Amino acid sequence: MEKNLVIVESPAKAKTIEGFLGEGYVVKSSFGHVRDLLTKELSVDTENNFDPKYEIPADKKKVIDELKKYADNAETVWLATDEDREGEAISWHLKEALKLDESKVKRIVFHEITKTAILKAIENPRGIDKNLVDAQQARRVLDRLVGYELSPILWKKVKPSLSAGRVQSVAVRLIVEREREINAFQNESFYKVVAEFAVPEGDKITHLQANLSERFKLESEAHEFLTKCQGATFSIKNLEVKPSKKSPSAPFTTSTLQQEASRKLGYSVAQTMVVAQKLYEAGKITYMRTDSVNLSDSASEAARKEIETSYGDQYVNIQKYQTKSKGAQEAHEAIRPTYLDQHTAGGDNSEQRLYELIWKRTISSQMSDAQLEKTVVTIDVSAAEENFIANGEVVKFDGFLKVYLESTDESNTETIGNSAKAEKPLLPAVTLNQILNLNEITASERFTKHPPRFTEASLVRKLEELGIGRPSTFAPTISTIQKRLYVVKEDREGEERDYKLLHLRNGAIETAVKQEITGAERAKLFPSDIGMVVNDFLVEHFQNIMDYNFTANVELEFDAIAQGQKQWNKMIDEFYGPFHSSVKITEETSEKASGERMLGDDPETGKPVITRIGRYGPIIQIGDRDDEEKPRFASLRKNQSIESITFEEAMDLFKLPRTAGTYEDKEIIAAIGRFGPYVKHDDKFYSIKEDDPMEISEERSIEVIEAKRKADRERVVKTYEENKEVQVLKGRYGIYISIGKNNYKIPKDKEPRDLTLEECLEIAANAPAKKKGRFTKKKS
DNA sequence: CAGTGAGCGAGCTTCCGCTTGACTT
Repeated sequence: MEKNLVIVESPAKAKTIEGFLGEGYVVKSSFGHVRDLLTKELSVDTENNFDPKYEIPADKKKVIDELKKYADNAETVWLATDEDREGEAISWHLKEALKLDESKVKRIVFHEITKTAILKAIENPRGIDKNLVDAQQARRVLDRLVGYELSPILWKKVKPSLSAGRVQSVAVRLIVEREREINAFQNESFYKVVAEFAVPEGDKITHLQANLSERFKLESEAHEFLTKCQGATFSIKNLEVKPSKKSPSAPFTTSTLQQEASRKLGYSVAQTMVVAQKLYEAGKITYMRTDSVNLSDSASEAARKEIETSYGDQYVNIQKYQTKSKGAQEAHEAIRPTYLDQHTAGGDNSEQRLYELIWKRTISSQMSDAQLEKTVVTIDVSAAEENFIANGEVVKFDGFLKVYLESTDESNTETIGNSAKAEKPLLPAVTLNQILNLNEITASERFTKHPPRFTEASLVRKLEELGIGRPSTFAPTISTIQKRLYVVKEDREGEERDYKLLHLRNGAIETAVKQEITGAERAKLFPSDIGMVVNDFLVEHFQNIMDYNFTANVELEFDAIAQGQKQWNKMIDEFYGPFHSSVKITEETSEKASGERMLGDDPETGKPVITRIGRYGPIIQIGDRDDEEKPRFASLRKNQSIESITFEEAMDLFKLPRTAGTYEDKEIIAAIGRFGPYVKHDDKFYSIKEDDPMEISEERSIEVIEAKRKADRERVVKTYEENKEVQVLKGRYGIYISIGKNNYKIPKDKEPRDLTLEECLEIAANAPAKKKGRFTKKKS
């Protein structure tokens, strides 16, 4: 056994560091936190100074056992967890869980995984910072109290199994409020006027495009302007040329990597993290959960060399970036390639693409600004007050643009070519007072746009901006709010809309009406009905927690604890008093929340028509629950919401089920069920995807039925005359055995096509009982 | 798999942050 045990958080890091330290040192990993509050109970003694009850979770017992063996045999245990609040707490929990003697424990920290940094750390050990640990305990206990007191209120007042928390509930709030802004948005139309002039250049003619400085509210105004332009003279009134520059973006943090991978590569935030994890484990990149934009000196030096060799001295601009995000703890470096001289990473295609992105971002961050020349040409219209303006941009020195340009949410189509060019057009050479020949002027009707819906990545950006959540939780938080069905990530088809066009061409004005698609969305986050109801409930009763500044406010208090200026349990006490009493009051006095909304009266019976969340989702209800006659119910369709459904749309839902026709002497019924629209024939169900159950014809229904019958025949690999219940079928995950309602996996050494009935039954009999794991859904 | 919308009320659900495997269909 080695004399020195070093414990870090990540096993990949342990491996690297062991290489630096050599003989006498063994480096092991804690795999993150090693103790936590019990999951089944509050585990915080609210009567007794908020004393937390910690345990070693089942999946950490092995880790602790192994660490203990090494620790007991070591002279010194070096706790080398991350230098932030959580890392300090991990060190303290390790000391407690391993029952380490104070005298043999040394706490060390480093921000970069380089030999010099590690050796320097070893020379400068310190003790565990108990104040910082206490700040973490306050964070942990606060989150537990909020999560475990709010969630049960939701079970009681809204629906079982729901959840609420400091981070997730605010994330949902952002999406709900954005959706309402969009619903309330009234677009306004205006007329944008663009002129195209012909400019002779040598013996060629080039075009100069210019926008009118004013927009017109009304078609009549646009028309009036075009009339003035008939026979007007257009001349260059002013020419302005001014230098400008563009600067590169800072190296990647978790959040900016997620945003760029989403915009440039179309990855979800979870996907980005999975791919980055693989690159990290392969030693290709530095740690991927970080809020720091800092590069180590050796990395900057490597970047300098790389830029000098590939592009030349004038492209080098080594610089340090300052983090802008609230609450950044900077325990790691920025995300960068481990070796900048490696331009590719190997691995699969998704890893290569992400690596290339990280490489370019890192290199470009150490490159010079791009020098631009902006040109503004003002064109006078003799018969009108307004001017046309043409903008041009010329890149005088490309600098970092040679490698990489950050995308914006608006232009997510940009690709990462080798040279990311600025987009503005080049202008033809013109001189002051030059008279221009008009080709045409177009006035087109445009519309103001509602604020954009969130993507996963833009939500992460917003959360980070508010200081809510940490690099390790951005992706899981986004998954949680979708798993709870508060939010859905969806595509939406756009709608066609008309817009007007006015052309001035050859001295005549023509008008036309054209069509365009508007409102199409791809992979955007939409709040569900339950998401909105839960949000409104929480906002009404727990304003403090739902405030966008709540996290930032408590962070200030955690800082005070870390500075030793405040006791952690005192801080929690001050929070818990008012919080717990609002929990109690809400529990006792608040109504059940179902988002109920009155839509009108049923014309046939005069009974009220309401919409609300029912036991199985959003519904329309005609009639009162207390009426003698039972109310009628209908489920809302996908894309309909209790918040926006109209009376007419609601009444349409009662037109189902309907008879769509007959086939083989049996009726075809079209309806919508638990799993979406279907047609039913001879007691069998056939899902319909493209067709509308309200419209589907007899002919189309028969097509659907026949298509399903054909697919079913093709699914069957083998059947047995003696026992019709047993079948060998081909499914999504390969070939399997189906007996009644149960399915069984076929062992690898058996050829599915040769299975006998006896073998099938044997496999079924020997199949392990179904495990009730985390991933299996339990029956209700 | 696809009617429902509540009725006894057992026994369950839930947080955030730090880390990776070991799982399944």
